[in-house]
Formats: sequence, structure tokens, C-alpha cells
Amino acid sequence: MPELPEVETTRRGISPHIEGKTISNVVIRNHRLRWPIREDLPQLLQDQPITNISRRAKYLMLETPEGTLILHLGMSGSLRVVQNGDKPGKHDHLDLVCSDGTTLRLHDPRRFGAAVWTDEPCGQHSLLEHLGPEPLSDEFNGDRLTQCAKGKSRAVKLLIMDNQVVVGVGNIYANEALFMAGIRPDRPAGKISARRYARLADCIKIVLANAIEKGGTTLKDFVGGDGKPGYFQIELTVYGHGGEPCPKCEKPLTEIKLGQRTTVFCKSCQR
DNA sequence: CGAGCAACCTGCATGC
DNA sequence: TGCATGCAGGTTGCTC
Repeated sequence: MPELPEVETTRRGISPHIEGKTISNVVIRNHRLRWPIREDLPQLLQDQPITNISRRAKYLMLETPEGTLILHLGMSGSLRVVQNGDKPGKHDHLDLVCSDGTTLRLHDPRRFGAAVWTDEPCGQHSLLEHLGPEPLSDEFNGDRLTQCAKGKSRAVKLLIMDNQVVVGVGNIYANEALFMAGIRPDRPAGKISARRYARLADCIKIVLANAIEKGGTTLKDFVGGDGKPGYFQIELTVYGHGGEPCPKCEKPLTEIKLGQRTTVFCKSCQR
């Protein structure tokens, strides 16, 4: 489910309800995630205030004075704010119960997500330390892409989805940004001009920022027991529209696999 | 070293 | 209706 805009929307949705509160209880219902939730997490978090909820790439960090709980939502994870005692569902793995009863609940059917504790300074954890720049930061720009692409024969779509190059560009938004930039996803990365990379970097920022803005309308969905966060109101131009007419030129959109991921583009508009 | 790809899981849509 | 198949928005870690 979540790409970067969804993770950021989640952060904004849960922060007002959780930040500044103190954890009074931790319930592990199913420890099986990408890595098992460690058994002593309840003791580690007991009575800890959550001082800040931040995001790096698609990771959410719940910071406490003793350390940080790093959460990842994988392909199917979600976080919701419920009340202590609300009946858990089938794939509700973890509850963080605050002293006022407000509860952060991690749900993840496919179990590709993670809940990892670290007492290292935030960001030096092995999951985070080799990540590239945030896509919406100034360090990410056309020059960054041009540098990273130098001498590389791999497809440009794989380049922009590489977390060492830039974080947070998942399959959907990679497709959308390349369409907006008019660049073929399978073009060798090293053969694209600096000028076109400047355009691509801009398009990545626009597509992501736009999706985050749209996510803002769904923040209330993160509270309460029913329903799901309304991620999917974001209109997608090409992803999921293989074979349909290109929105620009009307010719059918081409669908291929690139790095085992569905890739949609217009042979006519993207070069 | 980079590149390619299998693996980790469940749920859902589709087709017979 | 039931069953088999294929597909899914991410990331790690293996092999070549």
C-alpha cells in the first residue's frame, strides 16, 4: 500500500493524537513481521514519552528519551488511532497504549512491515544510514540524478527507485513521474542528459508533493475503529491504465515489466 | 563490484 | 460455488 506520500500522510494523521503522550502498555498480538517484534519491546517502551514522530524515507520513527521505535508499513501495513479496548482485527500486530487510553495500532496482513527498536542516535541505524536524500529536499535535484546515472546502463526507472540514489520513489510514482517528464522508463540511465534529469527531478517532486497534499484531505481517516485511510483518491495518470489511451496523445499505453515491477508508459510521448 | 532476481506473506480479482 | 492462478504500492539478500 504505502508509498512515501501515504507514509507522510500517516505521520500527519497520527501525530496530533500520539505525540507528547506516554506509553503505559504495549501489546504484541503477532510478533511475525519482516523481522520478529522483539519480545522485550513492552519493557523498553513502558512509561516512555513519545517526544516526536518523524519520517525518513518510508520509515516512521517514534522517538523516546531511551531510543526510537522504527516502523515500516511494507506493502500492506497501516497505522490507526483507536481507543484502548477496541476489538483488534485479524492482522493487528501491535498496540501502543498511551496513558489516556489513546492507542496506536499497527495492522499488516502481508507482514512485509517492521517494528524495530534502536537505542542508537536516530538515523545511524543500519536500516537508515545508507539511504539517499529525501526527494523533496534540496539535496535531491537533477545534478544528483546525473551524478548517480553516470556510466550506468540500468533503466532510469530502476535508478530513481534505488534508495541509495533517492528515497521514497515507489513503483506508482516512478511511473507517474517518468510520464510527466516524457522519459521512457527503460532508457539506460547513463544516456540521459543533465537537462532532462533536471526535469525528471522536478517531476518527482511535483508528483510526490501533489500526492501528499491530496493525502491531507484524508487525515481524519486515521482515527477510529472502522474504515481504511483513504489513500486511493489520488488520480493516477498511467499506473493501472496499461492498454488505455494515453492522456496526452490517445495512443494505447504500453505495459512491461522492469525489475519485476509493472511499468506503464507511452511509446509516443516518452522518449 | 553491479545487475538481476528469488524470497518474504496474505488478500483479492479473475477465469474455468 | 469452488478451486487454481496471477497479481499487488517494498525491501533484503542471494547468485552470477
